[in-house]
Amino acid sequence: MKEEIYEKIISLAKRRGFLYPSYEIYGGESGFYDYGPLGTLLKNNIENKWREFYVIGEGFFEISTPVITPYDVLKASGHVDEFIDEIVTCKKCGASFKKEDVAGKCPLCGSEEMVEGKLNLMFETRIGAKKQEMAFLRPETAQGIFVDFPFLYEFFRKKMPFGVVQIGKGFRNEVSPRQGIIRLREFSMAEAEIFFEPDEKSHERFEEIKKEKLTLLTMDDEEMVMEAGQAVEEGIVGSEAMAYYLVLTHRFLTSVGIDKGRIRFRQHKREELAHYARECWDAEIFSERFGWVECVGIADRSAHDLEAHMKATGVDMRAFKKYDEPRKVRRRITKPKMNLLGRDFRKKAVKIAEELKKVDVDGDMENVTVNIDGEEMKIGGEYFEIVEEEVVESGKKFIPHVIEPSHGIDRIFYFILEHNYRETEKEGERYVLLSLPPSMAPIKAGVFPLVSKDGLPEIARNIERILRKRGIMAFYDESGSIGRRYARMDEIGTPFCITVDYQSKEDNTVTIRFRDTTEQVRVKIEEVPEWIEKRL
RNA sequence: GCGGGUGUGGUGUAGUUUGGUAACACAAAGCCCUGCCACGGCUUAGCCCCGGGUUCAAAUCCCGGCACCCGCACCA
Repeated sequence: MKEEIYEKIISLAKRRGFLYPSYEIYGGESGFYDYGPLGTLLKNNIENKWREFYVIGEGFFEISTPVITPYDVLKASGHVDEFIDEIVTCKKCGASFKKEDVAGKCPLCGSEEMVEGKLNLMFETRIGAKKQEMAFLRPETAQGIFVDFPFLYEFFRKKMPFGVVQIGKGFRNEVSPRQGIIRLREFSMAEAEIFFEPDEKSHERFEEIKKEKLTLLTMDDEEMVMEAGQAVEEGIVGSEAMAYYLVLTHRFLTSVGIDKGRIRFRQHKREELAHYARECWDAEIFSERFGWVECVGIADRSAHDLEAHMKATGVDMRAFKKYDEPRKVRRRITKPKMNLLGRDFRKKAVKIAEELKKVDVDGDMENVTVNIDGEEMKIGGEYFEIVEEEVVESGKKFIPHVIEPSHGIDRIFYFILEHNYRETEKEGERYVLLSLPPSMAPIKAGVFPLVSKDGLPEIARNIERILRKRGIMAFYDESGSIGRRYARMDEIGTPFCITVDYQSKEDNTVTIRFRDTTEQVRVKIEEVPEWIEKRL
């Protein structure tokens, strides 16, 4: 079964409307998948559960920003330069290869005229018909949040820490997308960016989670099961905040139906850290088919992104923290001697003086180099004096640090199917059921008349209607034998089946059957919606 | 991107060696039957990945493309 589990799930997913290969009637396109009717319901359930955790549970706010991202934004963030593969192209025949695969000669035509180039993993596009501004489809949703930081900081009334989330599509033009839905060129991600004061990465709800045990695989390839609190104490996990989001991620994954015995957190080694990350833990999920696969990346991005955007635009991305008490600070500053500067530098004197004031005083300085209109100038010590002064500071400015849990929705989607796929024998036949958590199931209740006559269908249809009115996804079915209808619902993970029988006509009750045990209970029709709501 | 393999109803397969009316099971739709777990009866619809070539004739042979699978490489 191990080898075929993927095939079985993809086959089930296609047959029952969870997933379709995109553009299949045109031969298909590698790296793209469609979510079918049931798949879309399940995916929405995952995303809504994620919102329950991050928006409701954590008090973060969700925003929505464009997929198309101007060149300058991703240049500043480092993606234009860092998000690349090195390639070489043959001048003679035009073929391209990865640089490390080629030893000077073109493998196809033998030509030695090879041009080095870079293949960026981002999809390029253009904005506007005339101007043709260069742009990309975003490789992550995060940048949309970072560039809105000044608005968001204002929105949160300048209180730190705060979190902003986004669920949306990201795009990476993978060189060779294999593994179906595990490696897509267009994929859904749910990202949270939590802004902290630097070095204040404690977490106010750390107490709630510090006893929770996590499986950790550290940078040094040591695997251990450890309480979150201890991991922070021992310096294995860098901050309380990081540990908090590891636990939160673990809770989220198990609540959507990932088997808790098949989750571990693997720390990135230094050389594999993305260009923006200082510490990163991946939540990996074990797959019979693919082994351990990264599904959530939890990265400490430090001040990287805000700093980069501040540098590129000049917009102040700093936050301000007021001290409890204003502090008197003694500091040493340079005090320009204007009379000498004016005498010797004339018109430039004012600018030089401004630059001099910005210089950090470090010991006794004999001279200071300043940059005036692009010109480096060495200003001798005779032009300024160093004085000690006392100033009152009411607070400090800083560029916030960011911790980012980033969830790959499509991978989680697949692993939910894999972890909940159950196969048994029923009278010699293969019998399949999806043991999804009820809250994830695309359809919550099947509603059947035991036989399609004697007024039973009418009663059943009415129950279906009532459930739908209450916002419960229900599905009416009267075709085939009752066993067949149960089987159809089991295969798509429907947790409850409601059957109207002859007794229903007498006492207004129905049976409710449980997917995983096939046990039945009898419930009054009027109580059915509430009965189901309680169990979702 | 390289090497190997595969591509037949919705799904899973047979047929390809040796070119000649494409088969089976399950699933699906309709009607009947039916007092609770896919297993009754009748009926229906639906398939040779795409393009080119060889041939009287191609699912079958050849070439190209695409997709999927395995390995290598790559990627977070």
